[in-house]
Order: sequence, then C-alpha cells, then structure tokens
Amino acid sequence: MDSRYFSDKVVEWYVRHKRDLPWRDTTDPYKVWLSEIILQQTRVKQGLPYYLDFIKMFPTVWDLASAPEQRVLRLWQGLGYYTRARNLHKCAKVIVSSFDGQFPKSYKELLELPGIGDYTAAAIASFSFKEPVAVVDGNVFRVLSRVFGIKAEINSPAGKRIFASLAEGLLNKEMPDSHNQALMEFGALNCIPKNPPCLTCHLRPHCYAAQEGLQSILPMKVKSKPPRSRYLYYLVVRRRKSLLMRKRNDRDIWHGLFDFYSIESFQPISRGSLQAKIRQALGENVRLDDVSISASYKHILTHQVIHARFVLITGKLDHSEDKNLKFYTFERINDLPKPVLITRFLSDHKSFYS
DNA sequence: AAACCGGGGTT
DNA sequence: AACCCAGGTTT
Repeated sequence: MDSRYFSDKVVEWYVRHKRDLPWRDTTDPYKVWLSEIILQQTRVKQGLPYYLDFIKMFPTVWDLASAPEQRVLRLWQGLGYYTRARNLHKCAKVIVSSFDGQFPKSYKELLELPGIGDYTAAAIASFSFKEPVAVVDGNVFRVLSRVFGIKAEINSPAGKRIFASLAEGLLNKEMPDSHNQALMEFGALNCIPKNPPCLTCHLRPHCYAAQEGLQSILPMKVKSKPPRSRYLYYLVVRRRKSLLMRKRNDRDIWHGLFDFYSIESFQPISRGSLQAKIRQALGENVRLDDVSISASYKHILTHQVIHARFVLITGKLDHSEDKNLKFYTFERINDLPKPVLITRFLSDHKSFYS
C-alpha cells in the first residue's frame, strides 16, 4: 500500500473519530510535554485528572520548576512509575535554568532532556513544532504490525528498529502532527489489542492481519519472566497523634515516597523470626506480646508481586538508626507522597489513626 | 540485551 | 486468576 494513501486513510478516520482532549487544543510544548509524560504507560482515562491537576497547580514550566519535589510527587501519587515525576521536575528545572523557560525545538535536543526518550521527543517535536519525525508508541506498533504483517517482535531491539524505520517511511511530512496523532488514536480506539472490529474497519481491504485472520497474534512479543514475590512487613508505630514514617531513599521501589518501617524479604517470614527481627530493629522497650497482622494486601505489579503485612506496634521506640525515620502528625501525613498501598491501609484504618 | 520501575483495566 | 497496557533509564 502506498504510504500517502495509508496516511490519508488514517487521518480521514481520525478527523471523524478523535477524542476531544485538553492537550490537543494547544501546541504549547509545556502542555504537550506534561501530557506525554503522564500518558506514558497510562491510559487517557486514568491520566486525564492528573493532567488537569498539574495544569491547575503548575500553569507554567516556571511554576513546576520552583516547586519542592515533594509537592510534585504528592500530586503524582497513585499514578505509579515515580521516576517519571522526578524526571518531570528535573526537566522543568533544566528548561528554566538552561533554556530560559523555552523548550528546545528539535527532536535531537529534546532527546537530551531527563525523562524524554525517542517517543516523547518525537511527540513534542511533531505536535508543537511540526518537525517531520514519526512517533512510535504501543499503538503504532500494533497498527503497523497488523496492517503490514510485520512479525518482528515489538519488544526486541531488532524489532524496534524495523518498526521505527517503517514508521519513518510512512510519515506524511507535510502534516506530521496530524499523521502521528491519527495513527496513535486509531490504535487506541479502533485497532485495539483484543477483539478489534476488523469487519467494520475501513482499512480492512488493505490490512494483512484482517485478510489473514491474524489480528489476535499480531503484534508479536517475546514473553517476559514471571514476576518475583516480595514480602514486606510494615511496623505501624503510633505515638499519640503521630505515626512513624520513613522516606524511602534506597535504589528500590517507591524511591522518594513515604511508608512505614518495614522488614523486607523475598520469602515469607515466620512469626517467631519476625518477632526477633522487630526487637532487633526497635529495641527491648517495644511491647510485643503478639505480632498479629492487622492487615494484609497483595499488590501485583508488572515485575514483582508485593505481599504487604501490617503489624500494629505499641510501646516506645529505643533506637532509630535509620535517619529517614520520623514521627509525623496525622494531618501532616496527608501531605506526604505515599505508595498506594499505604494510602489504602490508612483509609482502611481511619479509626486507628484519627 | 536484559532488568528495573507502578498503577489500573479486561477476560 | 491470568493476562494486558508500555516508555525511559540503568546495569
């Protein structure tokens, strides 16, 4: 199929079916950038309220750059992949301090900024500055693999190169913004992962997968390893109107977020050995007649399964060798950025902490 | 090249 | 319960 014909067909579909989304009303690179970072690995329905909150709280890149990182993380709470939020903040600071608040206009320069990779650089360059570069996101992988019958695996380095070069060849350089938007929107709404409506699709006559009935196996992927299990035993220590919280600063999950002191292992810990570890961590003055689990959550992530157990602790704390441990009042805890798991626990135990 | 990094949704 | 969505950085 001719490149131009393909592009025209998809854009034609886009004009009739596109969603009305706030970041499509503008070419302001700040808004385009913010929306693209939020929308990485995140569906529009989930990301939209966060986008609106961020624009309200930080209307310009200067507002975002001058905010404390904790406020940015707090606003990001619940979205996941928190390095996105830290890079968002870092990038805003770079834009203000090194670029006078103006985003660089080329794909190549955008690529140098923190948190901006191939996809996001191409999105900003084409949407805001009409640079003729092709975006290749999960939707584009899916549409191209099906329409052109590309069986290369979309998550292998070699496969990615194949799709990137195909996408570049297909790009309509006269209107890269509409072309890119159209291809992604078509993938998001019509050429969907499961049970796509091929029978009513206007690309059907030109689509390899639809003709061969292969839409369920395209795109191809190499499958990943099963996730590993982790066991987190959270010690919930209350002192009057305060809870002992800890800022996670190690190179691990939830970096920069607040949770409770925890004993962590890749295997479940027995009652007796947990009791010993608690004494070792908190000292002899902790009252430990029992280490009953007051709550238990299974938190399924892409690469790991977290088994979280919460143990309520009474008595006083002897040593706190961990400098990140500190008591925070209940009111203050609301402002701390926390993993969803902790938010869930606090919400389930309102009577305990308020 | 492979591993790591969270949330949520659908079947 | 099993599976799906998926871009950027680090190792």
